[in-house]
Amino acid sequence: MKIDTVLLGLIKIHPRISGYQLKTIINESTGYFFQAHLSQIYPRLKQLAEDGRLVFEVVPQTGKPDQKLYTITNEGVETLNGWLREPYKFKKQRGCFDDYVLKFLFMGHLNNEDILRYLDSGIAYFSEELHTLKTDNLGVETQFAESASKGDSESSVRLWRGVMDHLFEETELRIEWLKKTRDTYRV
Amino acid sequence: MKIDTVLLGLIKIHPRISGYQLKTIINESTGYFFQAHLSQIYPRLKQLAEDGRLVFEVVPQTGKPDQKLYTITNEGVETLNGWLREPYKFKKQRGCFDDYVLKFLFMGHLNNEDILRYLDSGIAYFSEELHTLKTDNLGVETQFAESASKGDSESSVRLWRGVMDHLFEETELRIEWLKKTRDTYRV
DNA sequence: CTGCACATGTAATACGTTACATGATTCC
DNA sequence: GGAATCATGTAACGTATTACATGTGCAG
Repeated sequence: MKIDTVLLGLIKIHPRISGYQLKTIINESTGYFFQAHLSQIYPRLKQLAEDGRLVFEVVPQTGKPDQKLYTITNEGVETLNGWLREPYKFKKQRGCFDDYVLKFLFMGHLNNEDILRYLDSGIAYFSEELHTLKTDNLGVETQFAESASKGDSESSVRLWRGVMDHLFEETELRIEWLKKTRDTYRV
Repeated sequence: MKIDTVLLGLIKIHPRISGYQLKTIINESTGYFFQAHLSQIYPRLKQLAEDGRLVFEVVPQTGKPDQKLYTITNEGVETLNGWLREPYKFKKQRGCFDDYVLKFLFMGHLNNEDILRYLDSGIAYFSEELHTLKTDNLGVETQFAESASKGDSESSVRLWRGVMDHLFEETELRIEWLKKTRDTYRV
């Protein structure tokens, strides 16, 4: 589950953290890639603690509920690393790159080989995808050709073409970035 | 609801279409931005027809369930246009740009002024966001500074910085594309 | 004196995914 | 013989969002 990975990953980086603080950090950092509500965070932290992947100290507060400061256990780190090391399952969807990058954000403590393997898988996948995307691009016209409402079709085709062209450029930029990043990890 | 907009939008472009065909088209075109399962599409089409936004003809088939070919009604077009014309509510999240572009894809039949207004709102928002993103960027170090696990911190900061730098470039590319597109619609 | 930040949580609802149900035809 | 495509749908499950519940302290 995505939320579990994010929670374990963030608690690994920020030990002794409360659910409330986690929410703030998620908003400010990870938030751009992933967001979660407190009503979702609290039950997950509880469960992860029950499963032995987190422990918490209770800090008494005045006028508000006691704080629970969570820290990751060795078991938790093992679970996290297991997730980080298993190959990313790419999907033919836009959000895929963001998820891929999100996972990457938590790899700080892994060794160079693991990171290189991860980056290489991304370069391979997105290069392939760019190729299929450019090939299948003819499909846009095919689709609109069958359409009965010809008037709309012309302007729609123009619009879709423009979007597609931007997708190519964005994908190219992403691949370049991955390659550049890989070079900085080269052994 | 997102799925309703996509269904109405696609049926407007492709009149007399079945749920099954819609699924195929969603996979091949919109699919990159938005995907839906048949189990989600069928009930929505049923509901949209009950609400008078769609009508359907039943085409008898042999050996398989009868086809239902849906077409959008005037009421449906009005609903769709209402959605398309109401200002896009930008969220401070990555997926936001994709949703924004998805909506743009269905604007083929709107007039230049509507499209220009939409593009301008995007240019304004993403330019502003790029600025805050670059400013808040200092936050990355602040966050890691408080961290107790110093060893991980260094490599994490390096990694996060790299990701942030890419985000800047990607956002810049997006703004450029929006501006370029706007120019082609300029009156 | 209204609203926000702090701090935890549960409950209800909406939405998305997987599995189930049926069955002919075609391609490997 | 098995998998994929066509064609519709329901049921169960998992995840995400909104609303509810409680209560202090501080700033505008």
